[in-house]
Amino acid sequence: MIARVIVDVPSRATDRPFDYKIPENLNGWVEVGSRVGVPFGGRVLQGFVVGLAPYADVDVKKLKPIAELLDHLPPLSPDLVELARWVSEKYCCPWTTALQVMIPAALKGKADSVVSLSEEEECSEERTGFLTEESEPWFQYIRNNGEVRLALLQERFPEAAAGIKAAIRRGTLREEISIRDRLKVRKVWTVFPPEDTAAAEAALASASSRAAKQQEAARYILDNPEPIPLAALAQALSTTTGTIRGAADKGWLTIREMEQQRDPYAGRGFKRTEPLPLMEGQQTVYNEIAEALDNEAARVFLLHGVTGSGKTEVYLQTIDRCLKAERQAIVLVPEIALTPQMVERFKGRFGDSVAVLHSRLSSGERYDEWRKIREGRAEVAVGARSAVFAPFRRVGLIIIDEEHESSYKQEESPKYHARDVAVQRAKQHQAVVVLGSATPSLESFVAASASRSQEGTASANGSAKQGATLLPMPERVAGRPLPKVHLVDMRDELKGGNRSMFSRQLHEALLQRLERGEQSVLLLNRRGYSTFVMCRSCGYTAQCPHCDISLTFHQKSKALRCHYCGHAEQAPTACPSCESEHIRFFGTGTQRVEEELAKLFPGIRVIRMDVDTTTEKGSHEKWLTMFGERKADVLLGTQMVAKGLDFPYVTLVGVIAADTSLHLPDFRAAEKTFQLLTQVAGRAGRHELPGEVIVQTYNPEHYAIISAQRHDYASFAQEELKHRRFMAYPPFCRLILVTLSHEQLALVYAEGEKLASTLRDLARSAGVRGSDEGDGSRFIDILGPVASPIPRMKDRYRFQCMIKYRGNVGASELLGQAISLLSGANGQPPVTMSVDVDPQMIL
DNA sequence: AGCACGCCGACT
DNA sequence: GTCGGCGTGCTC
Repeated sequence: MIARVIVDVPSRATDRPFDYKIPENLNGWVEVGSRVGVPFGGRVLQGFVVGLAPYADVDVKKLKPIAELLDHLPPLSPDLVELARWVSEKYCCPWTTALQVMIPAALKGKADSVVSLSEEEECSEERTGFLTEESEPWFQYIRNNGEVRLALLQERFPEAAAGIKAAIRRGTLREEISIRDRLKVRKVWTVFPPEDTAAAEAALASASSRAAKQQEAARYILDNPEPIPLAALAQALSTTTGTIRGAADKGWLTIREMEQQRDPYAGRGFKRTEPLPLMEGQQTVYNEIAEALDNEAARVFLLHGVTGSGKTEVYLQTIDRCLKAERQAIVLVPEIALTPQMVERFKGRFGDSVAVLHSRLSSGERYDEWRKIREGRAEVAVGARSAVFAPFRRVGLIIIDEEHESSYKQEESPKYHARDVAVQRAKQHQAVVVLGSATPSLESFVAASASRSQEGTASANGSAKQGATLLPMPERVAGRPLPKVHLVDMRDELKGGNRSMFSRQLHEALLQRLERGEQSVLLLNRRGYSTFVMCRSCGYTAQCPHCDISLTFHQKSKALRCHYCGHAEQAPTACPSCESEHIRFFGTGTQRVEEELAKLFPGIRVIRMDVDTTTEKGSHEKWLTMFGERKADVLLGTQMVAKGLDFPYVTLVGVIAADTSLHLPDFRAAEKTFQLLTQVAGRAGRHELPGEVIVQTYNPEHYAIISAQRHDYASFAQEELKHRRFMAYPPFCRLILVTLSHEQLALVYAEGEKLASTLRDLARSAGVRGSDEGDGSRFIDILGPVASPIPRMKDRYRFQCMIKYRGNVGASELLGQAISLLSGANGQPPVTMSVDVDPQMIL
């Protein structure tokens, strides 16, 4: 058999399988999904086996053999390899890039060289003076140490690089290249019972009163023969590791290094919980999902439940049902919501069979959790976006909580959306997808409405064949009312002479909470909030010299920085343009609010959560714990305070400026604003104390804000869909954005023109209509090229083309073909092209 | 991505 | 006459 291998070179020219012979000794071991090291163009690279074929099918003569197999158990299964191919086509990225996101970073092997003296040289040691290298210090070093890593040799003898290279070429040195994982297996000294228990028992019985602590240690391990980490035992017996090593020397116990399975949640002791009785609303929903699970039907459900309607309990019980059928479950949660409380709920119900995957784990921890899944020791994976690729054998259920969250979209290549990948993966496994949200994305909502009603909104989504099923959960579990939301018109405040960022009503409400000892959450909707530098005399603003964007002022370092390229410079004391000293720096939005709070409410205790204060590992949790312990009166933050928090003493939620995100040049601006407001409103009064929400706005008549105030998703969706249809935006069409960038302006524009015309030609010959006739039928329209919203970034000019289409027109394939046609001999187009597929709801 | 092959300028 | 510039082309 020969193996078809995708090598780890992310370029268009190498984005196809290369064939290799499977050496005799690896016969039967190499499978689809295996990770291998292969010789490729004079070096050894990591690759994935994506297919096996009989010898007869290829020209065997020019084949090289696979150099090595990197894992005993293939890290990927054939269905994941297939899914990777789907991702690569859908999102226009190399196959290897898609394969790479499916495995933990620890397995991203790199080639590593080991050199040693070749055999003849070793034998001829006595032939002193024969070789010119012989007197070289590095030669002696290799002779003394045997096999030496080339990297180490270069480090130790940096000036000898040429000599070493020559020796390898001449054959004096033998070089062996292999792939090494970036993996450090953590080893821990561990205490075991002695080799000879009987002898130890006897020795203990007759031992003198000396070495009492050593005897104690020996006694312990004989009575509790479970291996225990050395440090832990020393601590338990309040002695030192040295003492216990003494006992080991006497043969009373054994100490060995053992590989430790990192368990980031070790020692937390999760309390097991039992399924709660479901309320009527929950039961109906559960029954529908359970039926689909039992029938192994690839169905998609949209669980539209208001905050507090008990979605999580439904998740837990459907997972249980899935596990009983010996299929595994994946739960996706937004990165930000993956809090210890969240994990606790799953570990509490399913114990050790839960694997947790998120970005804050170290690469080793992540690898261990992943391996738990791969080796079948876990049946439930809870994690962020990439957990959709959890290497389960039989996936029965994929739950996506808060499905509307934008964090399900990956910003780097492959720019996939976890929701769309989940639907695809579910098709492979005949699995059920459950999308949960209080404020569903309009894509999902429309897809789910299609099955309910025959109204036009639905049929407009061209390729919705059977659609998704809407499962409404309009009731809150304990019957608690949703909090009252007050809108404050900030224009009236201004008219009334209040120029502060706090309205009188919010000021009053905050004061009240302080007096009562209750807590408040303040949200600064920071999107669109600028932190730029401006001269009040001449209007000068500081711009990045490499990007067409304003520089951002950072209070901490007193520096001006560019968000996009990282350029930093000292903040000026006078205006560089007019030399006026009336130059103002605005700190980050939250900092300004914090300062104003301190001014208005002396002694107020504020926790500020934003990018500046939560970058450190664990800081996020730390602040929330502090707030939970009522060590602060106010939790002030951006988006991140809107999600998943649940504190009993929070009775006030204030939104400083609801509209900052409303007028962004983004067709989803209203949707995002509505979602944010609805979510943050749900943070108040979740327990006995009633909650109140104050929303400050300059647009109190905007439907996104009014609907959020009334907790009315349906009317928001109706209004927003009207706009989307009128403007011909998703979900009434689909979008792919191609951004081209290069140092030379003329070249980017020219390539943009070429791309657009190539695409139009391709579409025409594929027989797809070129414009939207408004009748819901399929079309593909290519817009642009036009300058990007940020026309220059990192000294590169940027243009974009937009592909707007509806129905199954193979847009990604056409784009892939077009890029290939524009590509030169190196397989790459002359300018950089980045493809961004707008999140869809592919059914 | 790397690395080789290949065809034109400034050095021994 | 050679060393080396980086433009095309290939890697099983």
